[in-house]
Amino acid sequence: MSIRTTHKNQEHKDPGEFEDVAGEEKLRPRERIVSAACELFRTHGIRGIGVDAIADAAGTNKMTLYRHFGSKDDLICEVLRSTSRKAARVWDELEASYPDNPKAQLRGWIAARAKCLEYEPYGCDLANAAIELKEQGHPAHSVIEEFKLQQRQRLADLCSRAGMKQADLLADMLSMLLEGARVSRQAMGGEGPSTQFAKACETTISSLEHQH
Amino acid sequence: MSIRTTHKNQEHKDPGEFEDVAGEEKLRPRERIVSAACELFRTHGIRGIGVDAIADAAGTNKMTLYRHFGSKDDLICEVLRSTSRKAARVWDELEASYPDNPKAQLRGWIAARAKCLEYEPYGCDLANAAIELKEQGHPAHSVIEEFKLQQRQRLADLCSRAGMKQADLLADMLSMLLEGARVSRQAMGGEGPSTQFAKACETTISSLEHQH
DNA sequence: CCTGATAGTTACCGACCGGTCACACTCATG
DNA sequence: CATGAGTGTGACCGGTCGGTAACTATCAGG
Repeated sequence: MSIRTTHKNQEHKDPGEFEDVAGEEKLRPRERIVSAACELFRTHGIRGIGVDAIADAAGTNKMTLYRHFGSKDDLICEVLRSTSRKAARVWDELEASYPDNPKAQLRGWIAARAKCLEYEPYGCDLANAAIELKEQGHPAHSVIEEFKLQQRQRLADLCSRAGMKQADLLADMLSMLLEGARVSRQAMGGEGPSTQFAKACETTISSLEHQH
Repeated sequence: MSIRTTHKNQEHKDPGEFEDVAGEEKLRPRERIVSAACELFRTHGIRGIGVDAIADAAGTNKMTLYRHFGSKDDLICEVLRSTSRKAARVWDELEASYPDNPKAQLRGWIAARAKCLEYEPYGCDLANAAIELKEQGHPAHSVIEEFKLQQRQRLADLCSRAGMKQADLLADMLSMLLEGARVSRQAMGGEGPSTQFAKACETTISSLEHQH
């Protein structure tokens, strides 16, 4: 097995044409594959794209893909984990943007989610994967569930730190509003209920704040 | 065991065993196919099941399926239209249950949706189809969009008739809560935010009712 | 220079996909 | 009895799927 060999493998391919995402030709095959798979899963669906097309888009080939990932299901899990890590980083950045100001962090969260809703027609990759992969026991399900639990917890913590009453209920309501806005966006385009997401969040927050 | 996958005789003179959904042996092939496809799409995903398996589950064969539906895409649209009609009937029944009492109808809507959330792990077939079928221009998309617009309008009308202020905003919020609860249910099982759906609806309603 | 790890290439496999064909069968109606 | 519509049957098509085999090319480190 190959691990930890302090290898500094570098680009040894002729600097020819690379057809897809800019900057990717500097990455190693594994990262390129994950990145290409993520994008293709998003645009074609997980079941809608084949491993050959993924390897092609990553500027490599199927054999290399299968050396890094034992199966397509493995690749799916890895892509989902990568997206999950990216989302955690976004959370970290949000909290760092308004240090010691949880109320501003909450406002920032709403604004950021609303902006994504406006400009990204696809929803949450993890949620979409959960809907697309119905086979129970699929390894992706545990990745998805763990991610969703973590997101929910982070949101509940934020609500709590922001001094909200019934922070858990508020977090669940905001979670549902976001998830619902994303699926509405996919089902009926940019003219549906998703346009009211930010206002819905603010209404919900102030209603739980001023009650009692 | 001698394999008797399909008997030669037609279903009229053979009231014997049919393996799937009860009562279907009385229907004609077309309805059986739609019904079987609906169930299989739900459990395996639209891309996850083949036409042969659908025909098999419907107690018929692929040729008959293709005589009634020109293509799998046609069948998908027909299944979605059928589900859409069924949902419209549920709306009619709800309104008939509490005649001239829109407030009770709204309460009934919340209760019914909460009950479905509890007992049906799958979400909205139309929304799931929108997520699964990414190819733009797919004929299913217009069916889905029309359905979602209609559901949204019915809910907004109900809110308005129930005397709610900002009925459109309320309808969009309830739509997002429902859609989000359904996708949460699929992504994290029965322990997620979907358990708070009814309470979230009530909180939202009373917050819009008492504000000003 | 040799070796071992990584990557690229080509070809291949069996399975299944959506879709079509020709043909036999059944049955209600005339 | 004749007919024609609806259905069942099994073979078949070209294409694609996930996955593998065998071989070659590159390069780092000893």
